[in-house]
Amino acid sequence: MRYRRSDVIGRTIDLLEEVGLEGLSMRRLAGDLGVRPSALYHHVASKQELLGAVADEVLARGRRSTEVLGWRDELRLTCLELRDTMLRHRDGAALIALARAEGVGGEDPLQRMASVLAFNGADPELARVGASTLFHFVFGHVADRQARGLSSTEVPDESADFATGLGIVLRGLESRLAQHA
Amino acid sequence: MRYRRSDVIGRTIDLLEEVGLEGLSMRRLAGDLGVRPSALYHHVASKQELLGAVADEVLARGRRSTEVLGWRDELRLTCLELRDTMLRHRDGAALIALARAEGVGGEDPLQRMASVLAFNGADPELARVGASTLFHFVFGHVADRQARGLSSTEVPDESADFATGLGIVLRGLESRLAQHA
DNA sequence: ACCTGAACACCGTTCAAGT
DNA sequence: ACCTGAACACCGTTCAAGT
Repeated sequence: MRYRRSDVIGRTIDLLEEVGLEGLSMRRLAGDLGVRPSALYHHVASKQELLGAVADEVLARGRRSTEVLGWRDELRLTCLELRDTMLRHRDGAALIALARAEGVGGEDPLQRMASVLAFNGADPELARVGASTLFHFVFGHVADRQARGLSSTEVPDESADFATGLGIVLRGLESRLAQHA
Repeated sequence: MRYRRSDVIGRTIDLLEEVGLEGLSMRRLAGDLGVRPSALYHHVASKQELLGAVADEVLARGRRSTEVLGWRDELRLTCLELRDTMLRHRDGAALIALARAEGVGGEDPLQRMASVLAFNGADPELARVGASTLFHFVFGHVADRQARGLSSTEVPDESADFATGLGIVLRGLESRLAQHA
């Protein structure tokens, strides 16, 4: 069998579901593809670079079409989308953290949220920090959840807690936007 | 040389500073202590358990005396303390995430923040979720920062961004507390 | 272009045996 | 109680060589 880079990335996403980030090794991945470990280095520079590309792909798959709503709903939707994307994959939050170490992941939702804030009366500084604050809340929430119990099954109270927490941050942003208006 | 468990934990904290979480291996730690790798298993059950104990120790060292302030300043101080604790050690946020997977870390600041909220008119639900929201923001902020650039040197703008983000979350909480008052 | 074979310098962990 | 010695089943990565 002969593979392309996208095959390797795709198979890594599937393997991640089976064995998690900790169990994911280049040798295991190679075995899965029916290939020697060294062959992988024809497609990716290193394991780190591969995981960066995997995170990018995961983020791209989670991307939904932009809808035009009030700033509040638009930010809420972006955060829910980001949470869903991370939750959809085993160790999804840790994966995206790894990608950010690589300088490659998560810029897109951050940019979108900053734009929404800027279009709604936030000065550039508040837009940037507000978007970061939302991102950090979402990331922290999912990372903590996945670090602990079952990663895949949905705990219902958990979604309610997320919605409440998100509401708190949005309420704080509303107050700051009002000051600048 | 003969060691006790606390020696192993202490040396691990120092080694973490030198080589980071990625470079920290049981074999490297054993070599550092001048002992065979297998000797470590007399003191700890596994690497995972060791890292949990290390995170606990780090959290305990970062603990400051409780001051009696308004709820806002008390929460702010707890979050700043938590951030400082995580920032003080290389890969501190990731370390604490690992400990939480072990079910062992971070319960203390979470409890304190929930208590402060409960004493100030939050119902038990809001106290719990409010404390989690603050914790997730702090954790997400530091984890993201450490995953990227230089972990030890303080970037000044970074602290300002943290303070602003924290202010946004606290403002949202104030609004929720007012509703319940 | 994509792969194999073989090697290098590592891992965490177990377990019998020593003192 | 704390340690050594030896082993097991792994890692990521490189590099010459094959097709």
